[in-house]
Amino acid sequence: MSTRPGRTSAQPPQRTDARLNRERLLATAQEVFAEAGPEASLNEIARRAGVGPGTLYRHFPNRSALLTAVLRDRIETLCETAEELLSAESADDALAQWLHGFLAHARLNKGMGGALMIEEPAALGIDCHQLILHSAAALLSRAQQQGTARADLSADDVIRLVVGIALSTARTEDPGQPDRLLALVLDAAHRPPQGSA
Amino acid sequence: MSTRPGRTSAQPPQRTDARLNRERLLATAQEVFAEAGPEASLNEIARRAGVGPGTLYRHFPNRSALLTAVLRDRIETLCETAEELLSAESADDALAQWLHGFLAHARLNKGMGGALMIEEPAALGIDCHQLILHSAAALLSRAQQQGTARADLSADDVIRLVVGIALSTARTEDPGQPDRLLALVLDAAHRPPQGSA
DNA sequence: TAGTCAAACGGAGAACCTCTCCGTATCGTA
DNA sequence: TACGATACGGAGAGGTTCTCCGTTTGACTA
Repeated sequence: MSTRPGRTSAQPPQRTDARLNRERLLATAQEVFAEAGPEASLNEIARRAGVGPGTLYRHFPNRSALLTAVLRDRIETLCETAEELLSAESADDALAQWLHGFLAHARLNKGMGGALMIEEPAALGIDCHQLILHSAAALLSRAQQQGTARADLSADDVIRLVVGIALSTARTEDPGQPDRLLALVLDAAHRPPQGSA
Repeated sequence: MSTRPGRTSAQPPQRTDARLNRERLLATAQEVFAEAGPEASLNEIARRAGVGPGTLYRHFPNRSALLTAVLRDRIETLCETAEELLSAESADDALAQWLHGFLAHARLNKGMGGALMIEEPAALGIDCHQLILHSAAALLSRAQQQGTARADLSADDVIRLVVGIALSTARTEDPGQPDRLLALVLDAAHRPPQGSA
């Protein structure tokens, strides 16, 4: 009780040097991840941000936390888009459009987003993971209610297919391949579970 | 000239200790990869095989080479299966059956096969990669000729979709998910590229 | 059987990595 | 200005990959 002066939040107000270092680390991490992919050296990020490794690790206890923080803005934007798309006329188009956006996100920085989605479901990434699953579920179930998406399909299935495309095309030389594969998957999602030929 | 006694192959006959060490390394690697996944420590493999790290690295210059060697048998078997399936009655069933086998392969040891397929296309993996692409292409084009698989589909697309499923479900808790997702993809592959709703 | 030597071994170690610990410096406040 | 909590940063522990090179050994030859 009575730990902080008068903020609505629980934490005591962060020191300004800490806040600045955090911002610098985030900006640098975004750069370095973009250059070297999600396996980039965290030491290198600290060095380029002009702080010691200890500082980086206090702000972000592990790689996953840093990746999550770097991607959080983008993920939140993505999920806001989902909210808007929920009032679109065609639930089908809405789902397709959102999944294209999600694929682009998951492909960012050599599959960094996709990797995070799979690697550490129990770590810091969990809230982002849930956020995305929630958006996908909302869009999918609306399409299912409208009858344009097959009923035997879960949001987790759809997300995994798209993440899979992101991962397996991370190093492709064919720039059109990811969207082409997504179109194929969407095609399958539209059709009723056909019995025979 | 006159380096080797009388073998048909080009290389001088390997020394028996070298051959034994190579076999021990392969067997140990298989075990350790199965336990710890494709990121397992190569030092640990050398130690458990009872050889120094230098010996491991002379036989297998990098992780990819070792993974490839471990998987080579299985890949060759897979491709032989493809040959047999080429004379099956239904090209469609043949493709489906082979892809199920390939998915199982790619999921081996926490996505080790899939990872190799994507990670190092230019390294040692290249022949295996080509081998698999070749098998997939043969099965696919036969299904396309029979008219049961859509024509606007490349073997590379199909392989990437399946590898994607393997990678993104490497840590899934739902044991039925991989095959379920493959069934979905196969469904899409069967249908003609439908125009609209 | 003894001698020879290329081939193979193996381990020390260089260069990296992640992550921790703790003495020191700094911020914000009284 | 003085003080205490907060944050910094770098040394270093313990891991990794991979190389180098002196030593050993298998296989051939005389």
